[in-house]
Amino acid sequence: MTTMGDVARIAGVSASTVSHVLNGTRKVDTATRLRVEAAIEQTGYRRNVVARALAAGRTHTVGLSISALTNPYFGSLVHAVERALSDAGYVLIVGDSHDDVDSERRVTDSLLDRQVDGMIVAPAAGSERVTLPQVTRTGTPLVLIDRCVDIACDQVGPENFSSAQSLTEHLLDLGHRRIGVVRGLAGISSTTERFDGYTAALAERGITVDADLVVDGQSSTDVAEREVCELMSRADRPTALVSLNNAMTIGTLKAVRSLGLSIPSDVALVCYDDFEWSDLFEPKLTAAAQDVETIGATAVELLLRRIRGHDAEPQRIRVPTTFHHRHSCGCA
Amino acid sequence: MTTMGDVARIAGVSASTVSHVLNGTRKVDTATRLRVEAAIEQTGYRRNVVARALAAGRTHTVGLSISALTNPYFGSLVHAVERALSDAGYVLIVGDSHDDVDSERRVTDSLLDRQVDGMIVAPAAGSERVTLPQVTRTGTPLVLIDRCVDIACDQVGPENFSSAQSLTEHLLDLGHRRIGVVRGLAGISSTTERFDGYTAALAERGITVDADLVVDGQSSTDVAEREVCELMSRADRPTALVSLNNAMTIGTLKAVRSLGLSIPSDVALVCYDDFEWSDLFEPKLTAAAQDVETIGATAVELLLRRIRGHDAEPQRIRVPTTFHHRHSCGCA
DNA sequence: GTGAAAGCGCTAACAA
DNA sequence: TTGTTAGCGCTTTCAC
Repeated sequence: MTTMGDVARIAGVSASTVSHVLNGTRKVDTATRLRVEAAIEQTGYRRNVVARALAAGRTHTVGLSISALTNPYFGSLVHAVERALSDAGYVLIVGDSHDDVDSERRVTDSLLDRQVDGMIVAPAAGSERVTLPQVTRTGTPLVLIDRCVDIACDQVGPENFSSAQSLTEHLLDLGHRRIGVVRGLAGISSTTERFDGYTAALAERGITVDADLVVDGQSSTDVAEREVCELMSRADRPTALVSLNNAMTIGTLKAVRSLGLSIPSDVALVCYDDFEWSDLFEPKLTAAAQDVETIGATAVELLLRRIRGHDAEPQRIRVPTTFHHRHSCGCA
Repeated sequence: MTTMGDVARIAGVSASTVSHVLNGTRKVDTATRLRVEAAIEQTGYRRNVVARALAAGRTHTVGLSISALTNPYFGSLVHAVERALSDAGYVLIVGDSHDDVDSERRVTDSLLDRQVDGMIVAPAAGSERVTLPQVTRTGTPLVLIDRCVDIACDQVGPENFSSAQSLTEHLLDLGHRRIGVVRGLAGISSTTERFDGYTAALAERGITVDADLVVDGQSSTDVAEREVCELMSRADRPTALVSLNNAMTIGTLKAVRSLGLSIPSDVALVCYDDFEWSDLFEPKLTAAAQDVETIGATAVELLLRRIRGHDAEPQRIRVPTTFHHRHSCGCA
């Protein structure tokens, strides 16, 4: 492989001049610059980014720790993050945390070992005790995504509370009083916040949460299907359901279908998270859609700012959701 | 940050001993090893992978060039690849090619600059003229994924031809004779092969392809929707449709729905690619499902073998699809 | 405007 | 069994 030294020799200059031409880091005589450029062209030289990173102390690399790339939501998030980074000349390294602190710790360690310039983490439950302190100790800029945690760093996620609240209120407005809820994975903020939104909506109308109407779907399609099946098999089943994320919505739909119930006549349904096929489904799903693009782009923006040395109070940004009013709620 | 030198000093040994303890590359007296390990423990030392890569000439990094991370299919593929790599101690760098050779070239260049040990590419149309030669010239091990190309390197993708053929035959068996097809992006092998499967099925029954029944969905939901809408608005519209990938299936469904037609009574439908929600949809979709896990794992396996110096005839592996017989085809 | 030279932190001969 | 040393290919001071 051609090295910078080779290019320098061919152009009859020193390696440092080649470096400066490449980086534009100091004035170079036009004639010499041309010679260097010709030598680069001729040899097809490309600089070795690893050596560059070692010498310069910056890798132009950002790590992302996330779970369940299979979930289209996270897939889109990765996509959004990748695009924003690549626009800024950075490259993305992904690791899957499987929503488990130990894997997460392994992923972030590996990212730190690779000297990433910054890190974006969708924290697993327990992350604030294990992974995140470890990351901040190294001084690596860190932005949390999707879920928030009680720790001082930039965080960006969807609006959870008021979105879940609105979804629930909508059912209340339609006259429902026994509203079931499918709750997500314990220990992550989005679960808590969305559930709190549900609770708050009920409270406004003087209804207290009936524990029998709360099922734990653990953010999983299969678990949600099983739990909803059980819930909806009971004689005193709810007249409406709020599903608090996309995977669980699929499980909920499967359960309802397998019981032979129909939506919305037997049970009304509103969902946190939208699908590309939401309005293909019969009935079309009423849902709160996250703005994944904005979440990803914002996270990258905050991170790059930190990488560039910006030093200010950490921010917590909530990106609003969009309410898609369709038919599964039982409206005309 | 602690370096290997610091650890060595604390343990009272040389840096090379520390290196060998870490890598297990030569025998070290138990007592010294213990001292080194203690020093590592005490300092929380982690080795700088960038320096290691520069010195050793291997980065333990694999690059992936892929398009449309948004598509759940590719999301799952990335996931499968990431998992297999991480099991082998490698790390994944992703780049989005946007299914465009120029972006693809930029992505692969950037990956090569980062000295990836190997590369997995889902080639864009035209890749064999631009990107791939560039990669092979560097000697970097390369595996093609999802789409095949006429070039000598390992390739792994789904079974396209016979799967599309079976889907089409199924419609023929049900008595359909005017069968429309929604074809994917031009210039990529999966499109050609799937379309050839459709053609072959018709040919077997002595039917020649009617160009009026072929629409180009360009592997895009929106384009497919528009084109299918047009096709199905015609008086002599087909009685059945074959959609050749997941994105176009969604477009097809939207079009059919917007025209007020029902499946399968007005038009039967079979699809290449399955969805997690395929059997939630009414009618449940008859589809050929790819085995993304196996595709990803196989690609990684082939690549690692090359990285380890395996030198044999390039292989082309086709992973079979699974036929999910449901109701959109019009069967009971 | 340009070059020499000292690292960046590690690996891997080579020596002992 | 262990240490010494010469790089890996680049950036960046410092001196000219």
